[in-house]
Amino acid sequence: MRQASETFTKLPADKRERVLDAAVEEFAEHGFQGASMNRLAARLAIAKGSIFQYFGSKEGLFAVAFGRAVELFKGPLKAARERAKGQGFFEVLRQSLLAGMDFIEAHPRIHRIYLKMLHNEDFPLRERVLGQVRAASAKYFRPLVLEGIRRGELRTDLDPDLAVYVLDTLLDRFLQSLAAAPLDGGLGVFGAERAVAERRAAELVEFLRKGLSA
Amino acid sequence: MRQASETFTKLPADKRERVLDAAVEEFAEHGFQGASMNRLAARLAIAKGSIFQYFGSKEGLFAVAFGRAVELFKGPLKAARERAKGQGFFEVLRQSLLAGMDFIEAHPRIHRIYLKMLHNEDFPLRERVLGQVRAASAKYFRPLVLEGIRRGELRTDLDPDLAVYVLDTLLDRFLQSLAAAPLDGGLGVFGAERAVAERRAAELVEFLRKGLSA
DNA sequence: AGAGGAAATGACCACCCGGTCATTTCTAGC
DNA sequence: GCTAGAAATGACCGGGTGGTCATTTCCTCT
Repeated sequence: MRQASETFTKLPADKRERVLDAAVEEFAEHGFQGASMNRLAARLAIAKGSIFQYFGSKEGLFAVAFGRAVELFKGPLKAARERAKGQGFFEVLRQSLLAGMDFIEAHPRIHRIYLKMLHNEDFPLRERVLGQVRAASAKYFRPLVLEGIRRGELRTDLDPDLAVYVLDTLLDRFLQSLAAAPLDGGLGVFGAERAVAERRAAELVEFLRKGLSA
Repeated sequence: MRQASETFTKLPADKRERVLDAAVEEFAEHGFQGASMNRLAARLAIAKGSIFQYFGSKEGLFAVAFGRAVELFKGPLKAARERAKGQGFFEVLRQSLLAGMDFIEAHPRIHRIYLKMLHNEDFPLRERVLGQVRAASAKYFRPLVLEGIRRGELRTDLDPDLAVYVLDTLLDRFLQSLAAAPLDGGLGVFGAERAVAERRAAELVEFLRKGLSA
């Protein structure tokens, strides 16, 4: 079941949200395999049978809960792309980092699920979701790079594939550093003030601009 | 129990290895929580009771099996540091990527456990292990960066913290791209010929040298 | 108020888990 | 060949799992 049952869709909106929010939280905390339907039912103080009535199975619940979450991503991404138009490459890049920060500030649990999914093969929809994320990233960064080259902002001998890869990698990893202490790596952004993280983001962009060599 | 019991240490070496290898494989495939002692016993065709005789608990088994694995890391790391002496910064960097590739080629299952550990909080020893990895990375890269600056190879206005962070990040993520298809990100190194990956590694180093800007 | 259908319930199921331990099997020294 | 101690064994335990379904509760319409 990839859709919620009619029973669920007819529920009052606030209850629907309460259920899906709790599900996202359960999956974010424990991963897919570790999430417990019993615990979820207890948290919600509703009968376990109802949850299965709504979603058919644990996988079905995950598909619906995470699917709704992914929708949240689409709006801001498109907005960022619009906002970016006409600005310089590196400024767009910096704002992309800030947009990423906004997203995981607004939806930390969705980001946690994504991170757990990265290296945990037992998540349902894993390939589909990760494929979509990658595709969205490429769709976002590739034109940016190509236009940067065309406009003479970027080196003409730059390999676009490699550039997109590096951008994707650093953005993704920077966001991981915000979310997981072991990945902060001396940058000092995990759990830090927003202003500190913003400064680091700007420094990262400058780094990309200049490279390492003297 | 963080040590194997005397019973285990007295076992013939080949059986000891067979048990620890199978354990590493089980944890690499299923994570900590997902690993099954029953399945492991069945794989090994020995009684489950024996495994608990040897290691006391699932955590104990993990500690011993993964602890041995971590030891494998120390030699090559020191060797890489030695070999690197006196060479230019970027050449050392390139060779570090190759050394990383060698490691995950030789011990893919240990690398997989490390990756699962990154965002899965229920692994025993997680903080300790990830802390050690980070410390080792910093100990490796920081002097390299500082000497690069001193010798005039790197920009003098470079923030060493940021540089170490970026190096650590890109190395780590590059190795992830080799190991997990969804993280390849268009680079084309997942499952590719060694030569392809080596070329990409070299390109990545060049990228770091030059940066993005025209 | 009563009837009919939708929704909620939680006892129950088979299965698997990590862990235990009385018993059996093996091995070494005499 | 016998024996003592070490090692291996697997049936068993309490508990948690995802999932089911007969029953009850609730809501709506006449």
